[in-house]
Amino acid sequence: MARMVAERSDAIASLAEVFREHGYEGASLALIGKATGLGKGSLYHFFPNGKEEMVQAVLAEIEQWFEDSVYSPLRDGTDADAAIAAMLDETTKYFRSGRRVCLVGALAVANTRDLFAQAIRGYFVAWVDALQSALVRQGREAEQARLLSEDAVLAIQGAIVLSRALDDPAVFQRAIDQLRGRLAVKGKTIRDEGSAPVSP
Amino acid sequence: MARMVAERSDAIASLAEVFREHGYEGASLALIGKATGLGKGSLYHFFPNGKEEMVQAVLAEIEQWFEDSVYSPLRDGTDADAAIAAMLDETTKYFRSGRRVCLVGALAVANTRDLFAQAIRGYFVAWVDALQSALVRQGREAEQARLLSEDAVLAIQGAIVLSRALDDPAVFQRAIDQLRGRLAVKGKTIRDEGSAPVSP
DNA sequence: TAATGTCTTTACTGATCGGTACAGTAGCCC
DNA sequence: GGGCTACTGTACCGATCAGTAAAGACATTA
Repeated sequence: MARMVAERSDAIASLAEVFREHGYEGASLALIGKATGLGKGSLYHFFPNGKEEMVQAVLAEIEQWFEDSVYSPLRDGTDADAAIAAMLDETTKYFRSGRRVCLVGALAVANTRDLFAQAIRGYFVAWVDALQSALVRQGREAEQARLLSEDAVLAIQGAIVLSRALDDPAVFQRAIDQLRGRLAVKGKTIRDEGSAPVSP
Repeated sequence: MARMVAERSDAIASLAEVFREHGYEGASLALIGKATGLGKGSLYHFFPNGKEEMVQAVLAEIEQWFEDSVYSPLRDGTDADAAIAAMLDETTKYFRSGRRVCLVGALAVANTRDLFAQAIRGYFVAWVDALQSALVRQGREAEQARLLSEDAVLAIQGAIVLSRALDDPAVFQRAIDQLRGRLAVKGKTIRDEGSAPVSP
């Protein structure tokens, strides 16, 4: 019985899910084996450095997905406003309205942070930079765009935490809607409770 | 050799720190013993139900601290604006500008969430409710105050995540400053990049 | 068909896990 | 002084941990 999972990459989606659900320490090789359908032998064949390499592979795939689906449109999209709206939509889908944890964020607050510091940092730096770029293309000043971008990324992470804590996806939705207003082009599309940036 | 730590409560601060630093699963009894200076015998004498009871005790103490230092002033303070400013100051100190993790938030995104669901939920519900109360006393409409309150609590959690991910306490500070503007009384103290609620 | 390289299974290691049992020891009350 | 209770250290439990080793099974190539 061999070659049931031909590609190492086939396992990465399952790995991501099991690490999201159980964390780095909580995801035992037994759980990982069950989730991927792979025995220890196969796991160590594909990932000779064990769990650490598995997480690094998962983080690389996550980064790639965000690069393609979120960062790249934010940086290069002709319509900055549309790219920002798409970011919020994709993010909502990806995190399942807060029901799904952000693995990168979860690793950042865990004691394993140092092990994956570079990947964690890279993920967030790229996100903030890409969003800032879109905000600048909207016509905002660079410094203000940076603050707003940081604020938006941070709000998404906080929304995941709070909506899980309250077990209420509506909290996540409201946070995204709030962002939709705050990230809209200056002076237009201001929602009644929204907060438009005020130019000096 | 007995009675070296007279009170069970003496251990709780150490317990809180070790759970913050290593998480629920990561905090082994060996680590806990080292952190508290207590052997397994003493630990199980004070907390017969093991780690779970230790965490519950820590959560209860955290809730109490926030109740006294943050929620109660927000609910009952004569000067709502001052209570909000105090909340931001106390929060910054407590979380050490993002260098210290929020245990409740960390548990909320871990797989152990269900074990402590009630305590986690209680912590955040109380926070949002208390802040909303202060915002209403500022003269805001209830619904709007609720949204803004949720948004602020969520931003603090997100600020911890992002500032740890980027290993930069300034990120946390900026987020708190941003909140200082957004939570100020309508129409005054609006910072240039801030976002004041717009009354209908 | 034979050899090769790629996977997979199985059995195993030593360490550590959370938790228990229990014999003690120190302080307190009488 | 003699119990009594409160606490502590140690030895131990079975389970599980991450990781290793090696032989077997299959597909591909020759």
